[in-house]
Amino acid sequence: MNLLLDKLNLIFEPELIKLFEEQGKVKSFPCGEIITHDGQPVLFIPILLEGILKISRTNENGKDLLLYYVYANQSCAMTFTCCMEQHPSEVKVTAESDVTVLLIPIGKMDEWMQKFPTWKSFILKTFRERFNELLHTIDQLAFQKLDERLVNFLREKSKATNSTIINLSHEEIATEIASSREVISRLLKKLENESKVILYRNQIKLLSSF
DNA sequence: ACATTAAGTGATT
DNA sequence: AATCACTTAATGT
Repeated sequence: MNLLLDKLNLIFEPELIKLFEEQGKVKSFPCGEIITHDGQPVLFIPILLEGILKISRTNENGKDLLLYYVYANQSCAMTFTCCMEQHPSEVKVTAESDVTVLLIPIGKMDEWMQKFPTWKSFILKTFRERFNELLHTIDQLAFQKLDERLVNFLREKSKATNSTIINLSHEEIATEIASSREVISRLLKKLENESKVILYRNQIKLLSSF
């Protein structure tokens, strides 16, 4: 536990780290585990120590539209807004890889905001980053063509899994970027013809020219 | 060998 | 760009 918390030394003052150790809980989730369902109340502020979280929004048909990924030493801005007033979560959080998180009881949020400048700026920073990313997502939905969105999605997925092999079916990709399977298949076929990817069943290999 | 699921295709809106 | 109807290919039992 201490090893992991040591990394936070660069971000927070030692005094606050001590409080993390006393009041926080370190928890691990295996890859693929659903950490928070849509509509569930948020009881903790999670700070991601290791791994990657996927934040998605579930629509009426139970399909998950990808919102963004959360990487190590970041937190999820959505949960801040929820936990402050104890609203249920509006998003679904899934472990994209094996993850370790530091869970902070929600009651501490206000108190620490006033006591610790680093905590305050951490909170503000995650808001700022997420707000920017949200703007970016809106840009994509509003102005970008689907083929560009697909390329972006594959890039981000590749980054998140640290691999040029994407293990997803066309169907799964389609739901994550809110499109349909046939359209994704055709766009991927085009990318394959341009020698940017190689398609397999349930798997896509990104080539260097990608 | 057969059933199931993923992927490819053409036509229609 | 989405949906439908259908075919073909890959994979599991």
